[in-house]
Amino acid sequence: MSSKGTAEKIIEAALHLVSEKGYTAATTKAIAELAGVNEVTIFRHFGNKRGILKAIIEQFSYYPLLQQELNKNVTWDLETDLLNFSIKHFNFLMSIKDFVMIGFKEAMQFPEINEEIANIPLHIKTELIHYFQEMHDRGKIREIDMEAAALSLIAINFGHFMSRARLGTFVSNMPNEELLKTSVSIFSRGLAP
Amino acid sequence: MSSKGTAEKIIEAALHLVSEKGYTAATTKAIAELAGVNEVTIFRHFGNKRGILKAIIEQFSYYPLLQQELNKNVTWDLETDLLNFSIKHFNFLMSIKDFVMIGFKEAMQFPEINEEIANIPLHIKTELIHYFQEMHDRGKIREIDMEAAALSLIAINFGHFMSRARLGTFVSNMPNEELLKTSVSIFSRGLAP
DNA sequence: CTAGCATGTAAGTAATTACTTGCATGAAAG
DNA sequence: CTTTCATGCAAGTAATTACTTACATGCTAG
Repeated sequence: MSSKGTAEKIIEAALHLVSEKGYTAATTKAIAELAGVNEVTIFRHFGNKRGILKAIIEQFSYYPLLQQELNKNVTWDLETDLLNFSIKHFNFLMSIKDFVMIGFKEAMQFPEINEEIANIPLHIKTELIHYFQEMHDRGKIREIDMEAAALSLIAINFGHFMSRARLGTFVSNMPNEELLKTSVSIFSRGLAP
Repeated sequence: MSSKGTAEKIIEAALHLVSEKGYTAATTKAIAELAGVNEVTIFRHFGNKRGILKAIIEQFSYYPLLQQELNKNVTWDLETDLLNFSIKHFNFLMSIKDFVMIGFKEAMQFPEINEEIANIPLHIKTELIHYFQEMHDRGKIREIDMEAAALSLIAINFGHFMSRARLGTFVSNMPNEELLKTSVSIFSRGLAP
């Protein structure tokens, strides 16, 4: 419960509250309360309210977490690889859910967060295109616009993520893996020659 | 420029500001300014700040706009119908972009908006499943989990919408129709027997 | 012309919010 | 034992915000 633990508690509370209510509505008083810390402690640690989010941005560098996973276990079997990718992509988004939500809500006030979020699909797109190109050269994918294909797969996974993260089981209570399995089954068959 | 016009200007300004900055950060002063109206006028029309959003919710009943379009022009050719659907779905979401963004940002403070937004995919899912079922009976779709297929198509379109609505051409500058055409081409081929 | 109605203007209020300051406390380190 | 350091606590401040009240103005319908 030293200094480090306190700062972390504040960051966690802020991450949760800001992602839920937005930056302006998440008051320092409420953040302090949720963190189980006196309000003054927030200012002693981070200077001002923006400082909390600034610390969050600096502390987390999310994308590398996903990138190093993606290139693992490539089998060059289309459906196997895409399912593997989709599950990782989906779980990655779920793991940074609060961060993504803040990025969406506070794009104006914190362009840095928004930019970091926006870069994720951009990076993934590049890697997917490479993969699709290689698969095409191996004769395992038909002639198609690779960029559009990559964007579509990203869109599916992101759509599933948003549905689950925001609406829970309201739209469907199908298990995530089953849903991804079917969507990848359709998608990979649609890509096959 | 009678009473009706004034209320509409206020609603438009609120829709824009709240979707951009969030409910709390969109002050009545700023809304009045953007609407080109005195701040007091807001309270005379809507009682209090929540009243503006309440009026927005009551005024707009979005889904019917889409529903009556969806059942038109069914050709029972898979790719044609899915492309037609996807374009309508995408454009519909674009047309209520501000409303969707508010639903996402203010799910806590305005559960009614969130509920209305959440109902859209639910309704669409039901209709898509019916369509897929009929297509299956006609032997034009392979044996597959219809619910997962419907959810996946919705997810693709929603994902594309989010990408364009939030990130513009940051991830890709491919024209919308071209993107949808490819994604539907993949999807419908993946569904074929 | 006049009566009514929507709006603008000015001024103010109570509550909230981010942030500060001064002091007390308690635990760990030398 | 004593110093240090992180934190709690109490009180306060300046700014902002939602909202009110009272009065002036102008347009429109009868």
